[in-house]
Amino acid sequence: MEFNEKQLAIIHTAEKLFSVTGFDGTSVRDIANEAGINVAMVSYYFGSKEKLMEAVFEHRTNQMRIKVENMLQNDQYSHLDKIFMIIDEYVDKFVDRQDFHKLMMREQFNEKGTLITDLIHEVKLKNLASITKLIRAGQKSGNFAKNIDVVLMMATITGTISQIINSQRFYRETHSMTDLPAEEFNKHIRKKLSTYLKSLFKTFLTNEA
Amino acid sequence: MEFNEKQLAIIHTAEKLFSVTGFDGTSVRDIANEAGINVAMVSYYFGSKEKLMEAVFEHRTNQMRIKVENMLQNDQYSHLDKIFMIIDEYVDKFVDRQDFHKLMMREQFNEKGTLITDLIHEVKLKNLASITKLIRAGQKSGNFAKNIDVVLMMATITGTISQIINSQRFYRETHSMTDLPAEEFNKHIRKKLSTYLKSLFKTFLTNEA
Amino acid sequence: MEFNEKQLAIIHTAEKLFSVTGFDGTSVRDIANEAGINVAMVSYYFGSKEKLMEAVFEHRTNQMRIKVENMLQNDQYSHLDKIFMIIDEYVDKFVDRQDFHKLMMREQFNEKGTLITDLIHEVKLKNLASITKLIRAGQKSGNFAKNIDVVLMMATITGTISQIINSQRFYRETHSMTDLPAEEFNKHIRKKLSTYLKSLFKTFLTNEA
Amino acid sequence: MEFNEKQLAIIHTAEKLFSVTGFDGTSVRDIANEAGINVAMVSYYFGSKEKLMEAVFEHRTNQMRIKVENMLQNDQYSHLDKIFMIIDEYVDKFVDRQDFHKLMMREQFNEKGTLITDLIHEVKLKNLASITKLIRAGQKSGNFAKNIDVVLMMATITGTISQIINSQRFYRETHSMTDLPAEEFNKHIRKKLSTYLKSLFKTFLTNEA
DNA sequence: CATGAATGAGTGTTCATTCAT
DNA sequence: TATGAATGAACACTCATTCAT
Repeated sequence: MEFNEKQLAIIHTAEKLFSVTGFDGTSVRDIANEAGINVAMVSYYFGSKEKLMEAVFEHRTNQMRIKVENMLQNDQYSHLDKIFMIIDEYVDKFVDRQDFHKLMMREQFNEKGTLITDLIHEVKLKNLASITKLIRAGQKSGNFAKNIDVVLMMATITGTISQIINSQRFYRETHSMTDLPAEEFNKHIRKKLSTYLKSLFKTFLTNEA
Repeated sequence: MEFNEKQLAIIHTAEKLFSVTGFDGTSVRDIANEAGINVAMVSYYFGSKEKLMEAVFEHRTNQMRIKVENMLQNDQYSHLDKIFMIIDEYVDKFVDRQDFHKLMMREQFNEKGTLITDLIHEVKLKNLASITKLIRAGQKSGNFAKNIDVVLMMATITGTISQIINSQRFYRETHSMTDLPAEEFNKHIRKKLSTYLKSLFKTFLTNEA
Repeated sequence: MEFNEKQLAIIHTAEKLFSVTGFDGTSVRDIANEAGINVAMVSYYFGSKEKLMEAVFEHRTNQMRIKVENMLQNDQYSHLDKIFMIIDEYVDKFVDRQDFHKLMMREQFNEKGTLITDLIHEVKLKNLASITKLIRAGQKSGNFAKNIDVVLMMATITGTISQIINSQRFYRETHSMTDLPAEEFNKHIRKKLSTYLKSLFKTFLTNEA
Repeated sequence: MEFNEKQLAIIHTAEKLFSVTGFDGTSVRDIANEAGINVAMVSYYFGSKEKLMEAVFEHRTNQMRIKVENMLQNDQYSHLDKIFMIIDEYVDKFVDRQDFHKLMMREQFNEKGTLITDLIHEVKLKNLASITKLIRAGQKSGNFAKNIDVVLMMATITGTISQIINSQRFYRETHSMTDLPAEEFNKHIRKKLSTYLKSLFKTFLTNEA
C-alpha cells in the first residue's frame, strides 16, 4: 500500500494523537486541525476513522517486525550476541517510535479480533518464530538452558520497555530527570534498557534453572 | 469512602467495560444497560462519568499496593524469598483483578496528570520504596548484586505480567490453550509467571553483573 | 388559601430565585437546597413547579392591588393628592417587594394565557378601574385635563419604576451609588421616584394638552 | 460581523422564540424545528446556544442605539423638537422590533454581568450621554427646567413603551382592539405612544418644577 | 407526614460521515 | 481532486416528578 504525501501527513498526525489521547479520545477534527487539512479528507482518503487507524498500523507494520534473517545465518556472532542484538532492536524500535508503540500497546489490549489486533498478532507470531529458532539453536549447541518459554521472554522484553517508555514520568521523577530534553533522555534510556535487559537475560539464558 | 450495593454493582460493571473498551470507548449508557440500572444513576451516585472512574480506582486502590510491611521484618525468610513473595503478590493481584489491572495499565499511559494518574503514581512510589528497602538490605548482607535499578525491576515484573495477562490471546494460542476455561488458565498462568519471574530474577539478583 | 410555615419558606425562596434566575433558569433542586428542604417537598406540597409559581403569585396577589377604596371617598384630599398617594403606593410596593415585582414583570411578558398571566391581568384591570374612577372624578371637577389614557398612565408609573428598580445597576452606576447598601439605596430611590413621578404627572394632569 | 442567510434565519427564529419563551425556556431543538434546520447547526454556526444569543444581540445592536448625532447640530429644530424626535425614535424602534426589544427587556433584568447585559449597559450609557447633552443644551438656553434626571426620563420612555408593547394584551383588551391585525395595531400604538410621551414631557421639561 | 431513591424525558453539544459542488 | 456545509446519531448530563417506605 502506497501513501501520498498528504496521506502520510494525516497518518503521522493520527499516530501521534492516537497515542496521546487514545483512539476514542481523538476526534477526526483534532487530526484534521493538527495536520492542517480538511475534516472530510480523512473519510475521503481512508474511508473512515477506523480505516485510518488501520493505515497507521499498515504504515508502521515493518517497524514492528524484528529483522533477524541475515543475523541468524551469520556465524560471526554467538547465540547470546544474537539475542543481545534482538534486545537492542526492540529497544531501538520502541525508543525511536514511541508514539506508535504506545498506540500498539494500547490496541493490543483490545480483545475483539479487529484487523489491527490481527495485524499485531501476526507480527508477534513472526517475531516469536525468529526468536524461538535462535533460542532452539542455542540450546542445541548447549549454550542456553532448557525449558525457556520464548513467549514469556518476549513479554519481558516488550513489557519492560513499554512500562519504562510509556509511563516515562515515573522513571524520570525517580531518577531526577524530570526536565531532561527528550533527545537526551532517549539516549540515556536506550543505553539503560539495553544494558539491563542483556544482563537480565544473560544469566537467565545461560545458567541452568 | 463506603459504597452501597448498587454503587458497587455500577463500579464493577464500569471496571469491566472500561478495561475492555477503554474509558472513552465506554458510554454511560453501556454501563447502565450492562448493570441493569437507569442512565441517570451514574450521575446520581457518582456525579459524573469521570468521578465514577475515580470511584473504580478508589475502590481498588488497596489492591494496587503490595503488602510487605510484616514480611520485611520477618527473619524467617531470606532476602531472595522475600523478593519471591513480592513477585507472587504481583502475579496474584494481576491474575485476580485482571479487569482492574488492564484498566490501570491503560490509564497509566495517559500523560496529563489526572487524579487517577496521580493515584497510580503514588502507589507505584510506595511500592518502589518497599522493594528498594528490601533490595538494599539484601545488598548490605552481601546476597544481592550491586547496581540494581529497582524501577527497572518493577517495570519487568509488572510489564511481563501485563503483557501476558492483557494480551492473553497470544499466549493461549501459542500454548494451545485457546479454549481453556478462565479458571484453569488463571491457575496455569499464575504458576507459570511465578516460576518464570523467580528464575529470571534469582540469577539476576544474586550473580555479579 | 392558607400556607403553613414550611410552604411559606418554599414560596419565599422560590420568589427570590425565580426573580433572579427566571422560572426556567431555576431548578426545583436549587429551591430545595436554598430552602433547606427535600426536593420531593415541592411536588408534595404544591403538586408541581408550575403550581409553586402560582402559589407565589397567589401569596402576593394582594400586594399587587393598590388600595384606594377608602381614599376615594375621603374629601380631605384633592384629586391630585389622591393620584400622588397612588404613585407612592406603587413605588412602595415595588421597592418593598423587589423580588416579586421583578418576577411579575417577567411573567407579564409571557403571551399565552396561563393562570398567572390571568391573575396579573385581573389585578391590573382592578387597579385600572380604581384609577380611572379617580381620574374621571378629577376631570368632572375641572381639575384634570381631558383625554387622559389611564392605561398609558399606569404603564408609565409601573414601567418607570420597574426600569429603575429591576435594572438597578444602571441607575446606581450613573449616580455613583455602586456600593450603596440596599437599605440606603431603597430609601433614596423611593424618594427620588416619588418626587419625579409626581412632578411628571402634576403638570401633565392639570395642564390642558 | 457578517452573517449569511442561514445564520440570519436562525438568528431571527431565536430572537422570536427567546422573546416569547425566554432564553432558558427555549431549547435549541425548538429553534432548529422552527427554523427548519438541523439541531447541530446552532453549534456549528454559533458555537453554543449562548453564543447564538450574543449573535442575536450583535445583529440588532445598532437598533438599540438612538441616532442623534446629526440632529443635535441642526439648528432648524428647537430643543424640544429634538427631544420629540428622540421619543419617536424609541417608539419606532420598539414597535418595529418588538421581539428583540422584549428580549432585551427580559435580559436587562439579569443581574450577573454577562456579555449581553454589558452590551445593553453600554448602549444605554451612550444613549444617556446623547440625551443628557441635549437636555443640558436646552437648560442652558433657558428652555428646559433645571433638575432633570435624564436616567429617570429614559426609564419613563423605555418603561412606558415596553409596558404597552410587551404586555399588549392588556392595552388591546381595554381599548377594544383584541383582534386588530398587528399592522394596524402598530400604526395605532405608534401614534398613541408618540403623542402621549410628547405631551407628558413637554409640560415636564418646559415648566419650572 | 415526609423523604431518599430512582427514572424517563429532555438538555446542549460533539461526533464521524456524507454530499453537492 | 478536494472541500465547506450539513446531518442524524450519540454523547454526558440535568430535569421535574414519582413512589415505596
